[in-house]
Amino acid sequence: MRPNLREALLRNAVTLFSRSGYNAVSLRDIAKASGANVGSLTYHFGSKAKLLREVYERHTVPMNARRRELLGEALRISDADQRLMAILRAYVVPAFVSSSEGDGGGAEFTRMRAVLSAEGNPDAQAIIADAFDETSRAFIKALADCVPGAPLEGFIWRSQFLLGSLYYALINPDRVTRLSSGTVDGNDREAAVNQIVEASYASFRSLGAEVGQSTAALKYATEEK
Amino acid sequence: MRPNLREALLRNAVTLFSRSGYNAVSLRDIAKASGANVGSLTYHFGSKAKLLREVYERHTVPMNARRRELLGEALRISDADQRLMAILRAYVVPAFVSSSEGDGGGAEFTRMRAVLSAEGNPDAQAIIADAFDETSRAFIKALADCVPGAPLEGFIWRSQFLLGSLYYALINPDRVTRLSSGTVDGNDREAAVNQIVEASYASFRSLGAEVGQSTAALKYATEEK
DNA sequence: GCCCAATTTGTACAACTGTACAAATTGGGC
DNA sequence: GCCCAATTTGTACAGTTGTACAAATTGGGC
Repeated sequence: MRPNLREALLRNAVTLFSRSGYNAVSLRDIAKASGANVGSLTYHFGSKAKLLREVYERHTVPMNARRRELLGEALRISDADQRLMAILRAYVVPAFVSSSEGDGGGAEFTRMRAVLSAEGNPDAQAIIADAFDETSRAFIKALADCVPGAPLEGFIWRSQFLLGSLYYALINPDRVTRLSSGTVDGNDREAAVNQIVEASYASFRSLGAEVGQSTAALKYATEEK
Repeated sequence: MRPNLREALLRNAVTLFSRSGYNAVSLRDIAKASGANVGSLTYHFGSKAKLLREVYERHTVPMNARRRELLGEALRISDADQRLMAILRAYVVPAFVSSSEGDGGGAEFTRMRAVLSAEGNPDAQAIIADAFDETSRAFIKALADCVPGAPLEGFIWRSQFLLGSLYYALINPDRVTRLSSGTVDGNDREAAVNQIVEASYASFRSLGAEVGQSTAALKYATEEK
């Protein structure tokens, strides 16, 4: 009996899946990375799809719990703009930071989610939908309350962009480094979190200013259809 | 001799790759979709990697050409805000709209790029870096000129988020439909383009208001509305 | 020390992969 | 009508995949 082979297998699965996707990683790759045999995977998890499901559930629960916890704190802020900012941080931070000490880390799992959602793996897609939409809805509602009177459609789309930004920052951090000729470190996750939060803060907040000054450019956009 | 089997193979390759990624699609899948034999693929392209490269080059050139064309038009706008908006459209629109009539369509190719970049395929990664960074740099420079005095770092990150938003909107449009309980159609690409442009317009424009404060909320708190 | 269930290993299997290449087919130029 | 190069097909190959299952190993309870 190994110390806890099962845990090691799960950890290495996240790492490898997040690096190369679901299809490109074989059960033998995971076994080899864990210093174990292929059979141990079928023994512990039954199938590759069930392994994936187990990985998901292992990280999903604490991450969403943390998000809701931080969301609760954020909702106690009375100032709408500061609350908006806090809500955004409550959504983004748990995706980048390790949720429970010692696991693979939130960023690695989030990156895995990003890769799997792109791959269009049917198993993953179903699990994502089940596990995350409820939380996303709660956040959208909270965000919408910060900018009263704005159309819901804008919040839905911007929450989509927020997730896409988050995913791509984890998938392709080197592009940031490359584009800046090394000036900016794309792998600096603290900077990434701050930039994402600030950028989406501006995009959400602008939903409220639909009828005001400097709408000239906005008009330009909607006219040109 | 077939009408133009070669073209059909390329078209179907984009479609299938964009749907399930590079690894999950076999040459036999592509051949079958084209009503042809596996051997025709090795004959025309030599290998799977070379096929991918050919697909890339086929779409990359006209898409970037279109982007630069629209960028040139945008740069003739004197008003900084309207120019900012036009530059963003010049970047986003060619990614969604078919570049040359009759090909697979810009959105399908862009979606393929998104999936491949997530999969971390080495071939694709190299091609992306070669082909797109130069154009991206030109856009970042143009954007930065619209918001003078703002730190370059912010433009780099926001261009990353713009690309991530764009990708994710194409990868997972159904999430938008689902989150809105069917009210918003995530597959409405015209709406997606407008939303992306408006959201990133706000995020880029907000860079100008920065005066060294760490968070926008703090800045807002100390400002007068 | 022995037992027995839990675990781990080893191996076999059919299906599928990308690639290679000989054979068959095609169709325009003469 | 025939030729010949271009194209398409068919098939074979070695390697990898997920899964199944018998055999070997482990280690705590007695």
